[in-house]
Parts: sequence; C-alpha cells; structure tokens
Amino acid sequence: MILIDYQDRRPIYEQIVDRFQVLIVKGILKADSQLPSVRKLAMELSINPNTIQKAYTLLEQQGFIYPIKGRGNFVAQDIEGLSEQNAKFYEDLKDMVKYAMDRGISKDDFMEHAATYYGEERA
Amino acid sequence: MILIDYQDRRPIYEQIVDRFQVLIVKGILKADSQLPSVRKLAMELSINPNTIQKAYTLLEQQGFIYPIKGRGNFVAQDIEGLSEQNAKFYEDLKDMVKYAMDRGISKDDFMEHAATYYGEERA
Amino acid sequence: MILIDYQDRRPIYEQIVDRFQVLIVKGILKADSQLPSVRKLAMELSINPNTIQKAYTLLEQQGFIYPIKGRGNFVAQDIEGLSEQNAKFYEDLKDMVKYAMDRGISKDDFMEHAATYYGEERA
Amino acid sequence: MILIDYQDRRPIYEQIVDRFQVLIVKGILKADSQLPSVRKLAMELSINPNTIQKAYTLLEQQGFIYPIKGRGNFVAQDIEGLSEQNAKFYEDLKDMVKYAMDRGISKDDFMEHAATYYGEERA
DNA sequence: GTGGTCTAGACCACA
DNA sequence: GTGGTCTAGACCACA
Repeated sequence: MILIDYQDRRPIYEQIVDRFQVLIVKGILKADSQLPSVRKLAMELSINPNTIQKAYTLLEQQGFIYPIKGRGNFVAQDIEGLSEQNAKFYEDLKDMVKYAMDRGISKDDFMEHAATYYGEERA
Repeated sequence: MILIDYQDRRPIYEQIVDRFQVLIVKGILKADSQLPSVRKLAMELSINPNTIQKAYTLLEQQGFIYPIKGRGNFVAQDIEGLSEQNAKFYEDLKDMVKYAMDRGISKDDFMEHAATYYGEERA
Repeated sequence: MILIDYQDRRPIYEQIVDRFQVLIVKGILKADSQLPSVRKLAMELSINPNTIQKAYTLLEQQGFIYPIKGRGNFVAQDIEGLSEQNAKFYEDLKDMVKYAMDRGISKDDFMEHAATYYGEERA
Repeated sequence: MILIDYQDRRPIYEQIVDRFQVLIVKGILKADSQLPSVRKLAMELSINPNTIQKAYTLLEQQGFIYPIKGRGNFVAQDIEGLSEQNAKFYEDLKDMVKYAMDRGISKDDFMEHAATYYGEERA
C-alpha cells in the first residue's frame, strides 16, 4: 500500500504523508479504519520507526488521522485539513503560473499541457 | 535588480538563479552584457560569496551565462538552457496535475484557477 | 451510563474516572449503590478489564467509591475526595489564567468568555 | 531565557515551545531577531539537539518563527498562529467550565477565583 | 556553523 | 502491543 521511492528527492516521511493523504481522500482507507502500527510499517518498509512516527504526527496535525494511545492510529471522519491542503495547493499553482509567465510560456501553452496531463492520467 | 526574500523557503542561490533567468529571458539583461561580479553582488546583498558563485555556476551550466576568465560573467546569446528549463517546468506541471487528481480536484477547477492567475498577473 | 469517546485525547481510564465522578457528584449514583463489575463493564464497553480496574482504583484512592472484597465496588457516602478534587481544579484554573495573561488575553475577555460558557450550558 | 522544569509533567519540547511563544507574544523577542541555534541551545540546556529541533519545527508550523537554511531561525513578523492559539485556548476554557459545572462549582465561585488569580499575578 | 533528515535504540504511559 | 518522548550520533544541503 505504501511504497518508498529512494530516487525521489522528497524525504521519506513526506512520501508517506503524501501516500496516506491520497489513500484517505480517495476513500481507499475508510473513516475510523486502523492504519498499520508504527513499528509494523517500519519493519515492512525497512525504515526507522521514528520516520513513520514523524509521518503519522504530521497526518494527525493535518487532521487526516487521530491516535488512540495504546491502540493505534485511525482515519479521521471529517478531514479538517483538506481545505487548508487545497488552499496550499492553489498557492503553489499560482506560483507555477507566475513562473511560467516570467519565462514567456503563454496561457494557451500552459492550459494545453495541463489539459493533456489530466487526460493522460484519466485514460 | 536582485532581491533576496528571507521569508522565501527556497535557498538563496536558487532565488538568485531564478531572478537572473527572468531578467535574461525578458531581455532586461541583453546578450553579452556583464553580470555583477561575484564579490560585488555578495557585498550588495550582504550574503556569502560562495552563494553567488553557486548561482553563477548553475546559470552557466544551464547555458544562460558564460564566463570569461579574469573578466567576469556575461549573458549568453543563444539561451540553450531554455528548452531544457521548459521541459523541467512541464515535468513539474505534470506532477502538479497528478497531485490535484489524487486529491479529487477536477480538471475544471484546475483550469479555472490557472486561467484566473494568468489574468490577475496580466492586469 | 458510561460512554467512551475515542476522539477524546484523554486516556480511556481517565474518561471513565471523570464520568463516574460526575454521576456520583450529581447524585445520579446514590451512596452505597453498586458500580458495575470490572468484567461486566469491560465487556459492555469492549475494552481491556485492566483499564476499568485502573479507573476504579483511582476512584477509590480519591474517596469516591469503596470496595468490598468478593462483592464489588460501591459509591462512598462522604465523598472525601471532593475538596481535594476542587483544589486540583483551582490549580488548573490558575494555570489557565497564567497562560492567558502570558498571551495578552485580558481579564475582561477571559471573564466574558467564561460567563458565556456558563450560560450556554445552563440553557 | 529558557528554563526546563523537570518536575513539569509536560514534555521538554512543549515547555520550550510555550516559553518562546510567551517571549515572542510579549515582544521580548522582536520580529526578525534570531533565536539561539539548535545546537547552542541544546548545549546550554544540556538536552539533545533533536528535542530543540522538534520545538523549533512546531513553532515554525504555528507561524511564530521562520527558518533560513544555513543561517538559523528567526522570529516571524506576523504571527499567524496567534488567533488559532487563542481559539484553542477558549476551547480549553470551555472544557474547564463544563468540568466545573459537572462538579457543582457555581459560576460565582469560578469567576471569583479567576478574578483573584488575575489580580495576584498583576501585583 | 546552521538547520533538516534519518537511524538505532531506550524508556514511559496506556490498553 | 501501541504510540509518545527522548538521547546519541550520523550525514546532507546551505551559507
């Protein structure tokens, strides 16, 4: 369910956070279902438990999961973090548009490419 | 001409590279015109000369500038780096679309926002 | 009579202690009436009997209940623990005021909010 | 400037976060002034750098400070986290009022105590 | 030198 | 067993 890409420049904990966000948003992990335990997932991925711990702490801060001491971590029912996440996403998109404009990439070029990428993944 | 934003999360050298790229692409810095010397710019911005050096080295590798030993750095005539830069940009855009799709952001939402940002900055 | 809120950050045993304190203080559980047995309550709430045991032990230490060997746990007649409980509560309130003052929350703001909360719950 | 209380039940990183919040909110640490480096503070307090790192990361997430790679951590100009902090505080106060009501502590008792504590610290 | 990430491993509270 | 906190110490990017 979780795969680490060591070629990826992002830190491991960020990859894990990102992966769980997707699984939760897509509904593959249902509300109140239990996540793998810190130690178990650490073993499976052969990484340090602290790294998983960090990822879970971030997911909790973002409102995606909630911990029960002595029991484990569970998927939250109302994902509070979502709108904040999206706001951050649109900020990034804005930066990207600015970057494109600064380099003379036209609106049409930008839009066509984006549309294509949306299409590709859909197929 | 160059401003460092310390609130910006990107490293200083990256901000400098980015800024010069824009100045060159927009034609504000003409071909063969001289860039400020490493030491001078470092003094002006009160930052470490190593940081400027790193930025200039990257700009050179990307084909935006060329050095003449003992004289300084100059803006390249044919910007070889541009298409490569753009290729990298489109890779990032693709990642961004993937991220959006994973979070259930629709094509329409994405496109509308992007269009708006293009519009905003134009004004 | 007892409900566990898994979203609650407090440990389960603390929630149980708190709930019984309220039931006893409010007189819903009368003096000398019997509490559910450790095993029965554990079954009902589907939690570990150790957790109930811990809660009952704490309630006994605080003077809210007394055990009779082989028979069970019963509500105390004179709740010795109450003044001690209240003392602890006022300590917490003091910490809260200190926290508020440190953050520049004015006395008036504090009092108004507290008054409102008292009002709300009364209704 | 920072003191660790080992009798305090709260974890060390939380004490550090709390202390810096107060220093920043009270204006003792001015905007853009530099915090002690992770390693230096760790040495001074004889605790592990990771613990300081954790505290600084939290302060950053709350918007109290911002990091510059290779330079250090600095006090933020606009403390975004403040209103959120206060909202959380009022939630806690609400819980406290609920607790008091459940134990039969009257509004008047509550208010008088709070007022006294405000007075005490003022003196 | 400065922060950021990660590993290895310990100890604690809770269930 | 489960998460939470902490220490010790390494390696990296950045300045």
